[in-house]
Amino acid sequence: MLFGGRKSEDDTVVEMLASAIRRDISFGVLRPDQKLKLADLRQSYGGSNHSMRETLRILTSEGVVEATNQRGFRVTSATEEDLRDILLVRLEVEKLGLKLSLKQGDVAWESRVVAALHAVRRADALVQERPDDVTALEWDEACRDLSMALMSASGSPRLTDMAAQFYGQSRRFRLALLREGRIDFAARATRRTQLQEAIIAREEARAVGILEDEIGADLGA
Amino acid sequence: MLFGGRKSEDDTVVEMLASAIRRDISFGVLRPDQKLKLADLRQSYGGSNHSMRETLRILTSEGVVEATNQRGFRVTSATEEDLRDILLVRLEVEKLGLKLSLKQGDVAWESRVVAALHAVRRADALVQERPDDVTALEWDEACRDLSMALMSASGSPRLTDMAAQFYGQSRRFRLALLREGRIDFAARATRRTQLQEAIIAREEARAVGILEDEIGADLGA
DNA sequence: ATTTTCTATAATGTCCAACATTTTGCAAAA
DNA sequence: TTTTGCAAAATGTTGGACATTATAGAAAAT
Repeated sequence: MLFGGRKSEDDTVVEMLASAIRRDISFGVLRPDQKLKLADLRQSYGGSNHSMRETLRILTSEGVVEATNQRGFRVTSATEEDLRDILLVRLEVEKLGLKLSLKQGDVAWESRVVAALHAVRRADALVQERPDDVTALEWDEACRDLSMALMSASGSPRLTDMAAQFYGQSRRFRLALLREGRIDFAARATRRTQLQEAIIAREEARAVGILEDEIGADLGA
Repeated sequence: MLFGGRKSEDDTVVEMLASAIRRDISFGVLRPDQKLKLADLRQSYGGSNHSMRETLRILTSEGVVEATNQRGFRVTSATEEDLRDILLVRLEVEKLGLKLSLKQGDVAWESRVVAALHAVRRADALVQERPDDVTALEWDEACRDLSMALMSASGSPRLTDMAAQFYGQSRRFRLALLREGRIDFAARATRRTQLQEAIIAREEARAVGILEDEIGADLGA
């Protein structure tokens, strides 16, 4: 294998390949609808036929790659319509998760949310002052962690998995917005403040409303 | 390859293996939490190392098999808690899909639903009069088609995919209920009649209520 | 009894080869 | 010029042999 990631974090070759390709799809190095020829991929990322196919199967199950019988793999398309669909589902899933967490979450949950909000604050600041690929990924990761934290007291592992999956599918679009300078950081800061209040006060309607705004902002409209 | 399915329907070897193993998991031949050793599986179902791993990856993405790094695959566990979680998500997804379909569906959609309801009626009758594995699968398939038909005007491919996935995860439990004679066919018949009325009248609250009962029945409580 | 070490088993990864399908390029026909 | 059909090339799919690495359970040592 040649490059793409550290063997220490990514246990197996397949995982290393998966995170490298996943990242390149996130950043648009591998473009939507692009055909993923096994030979080319092996050339770029290394790995055997076997490993690469397994890698693509994994990415297929994450929804960022699509497989067609006898016709190989391609990067999942990324149209305006796709974005709408992804965000529709993401919103519904995260809304439900948040509602369940609000009902069942204890102080530890609140703490996790507050911590995640803080991390997002820092990531927002960092990505504005030094915008490169590394900080962009860290920023996105912080946002993801917040979404996950909000659902973490839902008690539904499958709902949480789904949220993670659809967040992953929206990543490409989010990073594109960031790159194009179309993120409203002021609005994000406001929502964070309000979300923290709403959660600690357990005001479901208000918290859900903010979540709607937050995910709606990913539409970039 | 030895046996398990027809090459004509299942395009590739991997798909043939997948449907054979999927079916055996559905019927409990491969039991929850059972370790799936590649060598054993190849012995039983045929296929090469490569094909079998790819098959298991596919089943993993469907949620009926789980993979652990360096420790291979096992049949997804099937506890009471798993069932609750699956049905929670299934209900929410199908509810949303039904609501969207009710808003956007045209006459063609209504026709599909009516057709699917009819097919379920026939399947219910058949499985009661001649209960074997074949009719059981046909019955389950008819129920699945109805769920899919209800969502088919939602306009959200990802929501539909999710519904299909979670339906697949609940199949084992549904077939177990059927085997144990714990399906209330009279109640099902009533719900079908009411559902058809509610849908044609576009009464959302009533239709959603029936869906809740229908999926709730899968709890077997 | 607990911990450590060793070993058999199984998973993971690579290479190579054969075969099937799809796509492509080119020529012939309309 | 466009369309159609066919052959060649590219690509995907499957299989098998084998090397490497990790895990789990047995055996040994404390």
